[in-house]
Amino acid sequence: MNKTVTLKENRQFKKIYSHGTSFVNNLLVLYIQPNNLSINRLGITVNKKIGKAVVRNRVRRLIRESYRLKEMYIDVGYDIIFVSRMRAKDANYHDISSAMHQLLKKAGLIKL
RNA sequence: UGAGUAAGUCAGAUAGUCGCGUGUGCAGUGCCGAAAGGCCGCAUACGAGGAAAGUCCGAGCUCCAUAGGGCAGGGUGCUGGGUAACUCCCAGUGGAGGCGACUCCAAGGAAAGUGCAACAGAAAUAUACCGCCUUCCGGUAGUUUUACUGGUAAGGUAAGGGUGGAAAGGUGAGGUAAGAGCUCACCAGCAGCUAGGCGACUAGGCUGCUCUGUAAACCCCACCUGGAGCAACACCGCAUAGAGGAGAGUUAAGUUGGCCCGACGUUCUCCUGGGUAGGUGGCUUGAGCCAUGCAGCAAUGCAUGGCCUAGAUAGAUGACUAUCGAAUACAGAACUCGGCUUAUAGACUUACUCGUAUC
RNA sequence: CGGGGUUUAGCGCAGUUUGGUAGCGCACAUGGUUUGGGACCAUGGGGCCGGGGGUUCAAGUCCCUCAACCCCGA
Repeated sequence: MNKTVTLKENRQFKKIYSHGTSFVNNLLVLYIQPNNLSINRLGITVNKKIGKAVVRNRVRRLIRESYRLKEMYIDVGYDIIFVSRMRAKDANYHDISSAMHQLLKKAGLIKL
């Protein structure tokens, strides 16, 4: 299994925010845009308003872990960004995982 | 057994499955590359805190002139010691609080000078508004002495009055026309002398004195103090910019935190040769940690032995399951140390104080 | 990560240097003017000066500490 490739630069994020498609539920926001590559690239945004460094780290790790366990089922060729919403600061792993699954299903990137 | 004081420790553990970062080792006629090397794979070791936080102090390190001189500015402020240094720590002194164990204190100088003290009050650092008293000038009664009473009059007086945070040492007695440290007794404070202590300071006696508060107002005294910060800085690197070196010239602009000096230097000629993005170093062996012994009341120092314990660069510690009585607080390294301050569920250890009960 | 700044009436800002009465504009309320409204004129209300502690007789102002917000540096 290949390592997860991440989006790093601010202008890549801005481009996907303005040109991509978005899906929302109560914990997360999902932006996707086709990238014409044979892999998926992941971006994670956790706003400073959500809490201090410990809270932000935890939310980011939960998102990353959820994505890692779903990555093999997701269609390839997309840039994917997850943005955490305020309520995610109290969520546990199961909440994040099911919220992510719901959004990916809505976007049509995942089967079953 | 209850209430409390001080000092200190821990900050979930264990097992399993999956996953991440760094180091080390191994392997493949695998991929990229001219090569060095990098990527992918497997194994293994290690992998956030007591505050990593706030950035309030002090240092190391780097650059600015080899970090220079004067002034201004800033900091500290009982004494002695500790430390690389400190606005830190230890031991004392004085003051405040507590029955006590003990805790807290920016705690030099107001008797060098200046400023300020609103409102109120007669008056705010020197004062006479009311009052008290004397004299003078009147009025009434009276033979005079005298008694009562009045004044755009002259003085004395800080006892009494109300104001204020503060009214000129306090209380009592003597004294006086009325009063006043004017005198005396006791008390309080200040200065000098004496004795003890390295010192802050303490003690009693003698002599002199009675002075408002404010220095987290200016200031005085003593000591310290150049600026910026790892996004510092150094190196690699593709082009014309620019930069560096040597020489000449000048003090008009600029840099060196402010001003003056001093220094550098914009300008011209010659020589070398290259900015941004990006990459590498700085980056973890250090005033380090642990144990024992010695010196010291202690902070701490010295000696011996042992150990290596995150180093990322969009930023690594997470998820699930089971067991343990509950696993739940505050919270995430970013150049590195020493402190301070602030946040913090719960558990535990030691010493001590006050009370209750029993012997 | 490192520097720096701001916080005062519903909103935008003075006042902090040199401590003593907290002010300006817009907005708000009432009255006048107008046939009515706007504009204009007059009057008035509204503040524990971001939180806590200290110095002082007295703190928005001086000192310490905590918080929130904003700006700058590759």
